[in-house]
Amino acid sequence: MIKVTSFRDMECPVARSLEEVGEWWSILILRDAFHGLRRFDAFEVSLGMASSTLARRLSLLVEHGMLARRRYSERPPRDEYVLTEKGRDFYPVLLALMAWGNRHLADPNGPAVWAVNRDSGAVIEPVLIDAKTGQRIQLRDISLAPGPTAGPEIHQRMARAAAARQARLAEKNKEPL
Amino acid sequence: MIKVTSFRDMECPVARSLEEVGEWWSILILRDAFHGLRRFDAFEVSLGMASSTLARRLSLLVEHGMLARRRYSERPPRDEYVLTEKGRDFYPVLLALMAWGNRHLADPNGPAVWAVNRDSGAVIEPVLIDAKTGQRIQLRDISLAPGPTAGPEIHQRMARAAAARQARLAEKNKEPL
DNA sequence: CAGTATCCTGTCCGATACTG
DNA sequence: CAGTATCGGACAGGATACTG
Repeated sequence: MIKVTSFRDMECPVARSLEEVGEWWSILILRDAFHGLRRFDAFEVSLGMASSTLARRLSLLVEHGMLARRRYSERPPRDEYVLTEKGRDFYPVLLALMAWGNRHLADPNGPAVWAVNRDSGAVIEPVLIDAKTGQRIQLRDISLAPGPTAGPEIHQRMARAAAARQARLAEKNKEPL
Repeated sequence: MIKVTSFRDMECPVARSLEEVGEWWSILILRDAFHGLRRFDAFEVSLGMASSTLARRLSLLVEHGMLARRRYSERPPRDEYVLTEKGRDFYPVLLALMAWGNRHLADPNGPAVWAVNRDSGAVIEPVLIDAKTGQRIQLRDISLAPGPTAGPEIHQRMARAAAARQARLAEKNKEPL
């Protein structure tokens, strides 16, 4: 992420999440961590990236609490990088991203990777539902709303979005069909 | 995305998705598009970014088929940017990202934005389930597996991941508890 | 092996100026 | 209004060399 503008001070949770993750490489590191990788050289081989870059990304992920550094050998001193709760909780994003890629970017003959049930081996098709109601989340059924800590930035964004939708409605009424 | 290494040629759907999206700004543009924004100046005001940068990001999104350019006025010629099916289908990623941010990055007093049911206004808590079985997707219940078009890159990744997990198991057996 | 230190390059982005 | 053209700066990432 180029730091000319930081997303950190934005109120929007999407922007803050992006800032927290850091860069694209970080997401692939997390992917490998979900695969079970923990050691520096394992990441290095898997990702094929420069070791200096890997060290930087790993440190950032640790700093942001997505990974924890854990010593697994005293002599010589050796650390491994394990997912924290916060890091583990990121997997829905990874799965959603993978599912989208498989739907829109994959080879016509099918994806190169997919998620399967660990026991049965059955292919999993991830979709979002609302935990409260159990209903599938359809784009047309939801909207975004200010939460309890919404400040002026959010309220302005909502107002502008509403205005844009309103303008389209007015446009349609003027010239029906 | 810095083009020193491109993720395009990677087989992994996560990597390809990242490459397709382009840069962080693109995700925020998509967020605003979901809000209903369509016009250049609306995006510009909302995102507070340089118009030159916005034009570049918008063009890339159009090029990648996430947005479509549509003429809405002939004289003077004016275009708007609307989500395509592929772009609309990206919303689970946005929602997952927002939900994660709200769980881990938000103010203790609650989020600044959340998704609500359009009719009832009830707050939505997005979770992933498997469309096939209806079961909630828990991290421990799933694993990644090569799909029909997996090439050597994927198979190697799987093998390395398995080896890493195997090594940890062996370690534990040597020194139980 | 598990990194750190340093230098270099590419490019994303912002600022500014300009056009129909 | 809806962009395009051009410029300069900041930083991610690569390469290489080095350390315990």
